[in-house]
This record gives sequence, structure tokens and C-alpha cells, in this order.
Amino acid sequence: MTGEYEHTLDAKGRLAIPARLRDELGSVFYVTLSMDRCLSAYSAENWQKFSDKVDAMPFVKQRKMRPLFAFAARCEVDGQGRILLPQNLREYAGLEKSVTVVGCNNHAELWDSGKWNEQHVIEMTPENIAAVMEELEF
Amino acid sequence: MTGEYEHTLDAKGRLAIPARLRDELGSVFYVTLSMDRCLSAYSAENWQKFSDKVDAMPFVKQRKMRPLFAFAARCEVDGQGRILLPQNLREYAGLEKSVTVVGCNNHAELWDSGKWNEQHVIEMTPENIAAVMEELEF
DNA sequence: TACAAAGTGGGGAGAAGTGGGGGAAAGTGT
DNA sequence: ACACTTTCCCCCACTTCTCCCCACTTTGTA
Repeated sequence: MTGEYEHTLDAKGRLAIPARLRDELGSVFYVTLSMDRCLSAYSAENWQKFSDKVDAMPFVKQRKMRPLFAFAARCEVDGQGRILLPQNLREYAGLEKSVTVVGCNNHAELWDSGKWNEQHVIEMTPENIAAVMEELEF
Repeated sequence: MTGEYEHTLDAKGRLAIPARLRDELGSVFYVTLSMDRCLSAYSAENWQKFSDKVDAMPFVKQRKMRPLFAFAARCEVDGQGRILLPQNLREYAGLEKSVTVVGCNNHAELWDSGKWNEQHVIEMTPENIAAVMEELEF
């Protein structure tokens, strides 16, 4: 998944999923908390892998994973290609009106557009790209 | 199972099961004690797995598992999607009026809403989410 | 420039959540 | 053994919210 797409969250808490990402996420996918005060969206397939991995963990370790499930939402896209984001997730990520959807290879991230613009500036410098490429050893 | 849902325990000790979790828990499921002074609900299928696991244990170890069975309740959901929680379980978890049902992958947890809100704040920080993701290595 | 696809907004039907009454069943005491 | 109390469970009613559908605007494309 690639690209950044700015969309508006309507009064009912609905968010349009960019057409480019819709195929890759599928008609039902999962949204949960991420670091950096943003949300992450995983396709049903990837979520299942993730869920299986947690299932295989010892009981005590499973407990630590609780927040990922407690604050996750199963989202079905409606006829217009939108999902309904629960209020607790919106609050966590500070989403109000303008949301930027960012393609991140195996998942998509949902950012408050203001916050993303700040992050954007930091990440989009030649210096940072150089640092990234070095880390990648590609 | 995912998400957090706040519901009220009525004067008769009945608790509505969130519609989103109803399919996954089934029409008959099991509720038992858990750590953190909350209750855990397992689908009949998962309870069976758990029961089989205990069955396979050596006799002396099985005895230690007694409380999990002694204080477990077999709950049938009524026509309105509610269960009747036995008083001893309600007392253990301090459930009075407002109860939060939390989806935790393979089971659901029942918390007194006040207690959950405290836990919620701890678990829902970017720092904690980062720690969890690192542990998961996803 | 016209047409199609994507994004946005809002109204209404239906489901979900909540509360309460009445009858059956079980337990208690005389 | 019988009457009485208490608990439980099924049913009905009301309110709230979610989801589905329709319509308009904007963007992109042929």
C-alpha cells in the first residue's frame, strides 16, 4: 500500500477509504491503535495472522496484548466506500475533521492531517531519506 | 473479538452482550474469574479446549485449577441478547451498575466500568502500544 | 466538453439496548 | 403436605443509535 490521501471525517464519524487502497484492505478490515498517536488498518488476512500469533503465546504474555484487541475495531466498508470509526479510536488519534490516510506497505495509517503534516516535513528531507536507505541496506 | 462496550447491569443482574461479540461467543458460553478482578467469558468451543487442556494435566495440578471451574457459570443468552450473572461472580469483579465488556482476541472480559477506565488510561498510551508492538514482533 | 468515478452529506427504517410485569419453578417454614 | 416467599425466565414496550440508501458535488478521464 502506498501514497497519502487526505479525506474528511463527517459529522457521523465516517471516513472514506481511498479507492486506491480499497482493494488491498478488502471490504472488512481491522483498525487499531498505533504508536505516534495514529491508527493502523490491517486487512482481514493480516489481522488473522496477527491474531493467530497472539493465540499461540503463553497465557501471561497474551494479557499484555490486550490493548491491541480492546481498542481495535472491525470495520465494514459501506456502499459508498466508507467506514465508521468508533469514538474512542478517533479520540486517541485526535481525528476531528481532516484525516490523512497513509499507505505503509502491509498496512495503512490514519493520521490527523495536522499531525501528519508535521511528521511529513520531518520524514521528507533528503537527510532522512539517506538515513533510511542506509538502514535498509538494499 | 475486539472493541470495548459499556453496558448497564440492570436491577435483576442481567447484562446485555454487545451485538458485535454475540456471534463469536455463541448462544451458550462460560464465564469465570480472571486476574485483575474481572471476569472472562469463553465461547463453548474455547471452554472445551480449555477443559481438555486441564484434563490432560497430572492429578495434583488439576486440583489447583479447581477455582476456575468452581466459580464458572454456564450462561445462556435470552431473547433480548442478555445473560444473568450469578451474584458471586458479580461480587468478585465488583460489578454494580456500569459494566464494560472488552474483546480480547479469544475471549471477552467483563470489567466494572470505573476499574476499566483506570486500566484503559494505562494501556492506551503510545508508550505502552509501542512496547506491545515490540514484544509482538509483527 | 461530456461522462464516469470518487467523495461528501443527510434522512429514515430497523436493530440494539434498557426497563418492567407476570407466571412458572424452586426453596423455606409451619 | 400445603401455603408462602423468593428467584428465575419469558415476554412486551420504549428509546436510542447504527446502518443502509439516495442524492448532490467534485475530481479525473476519455
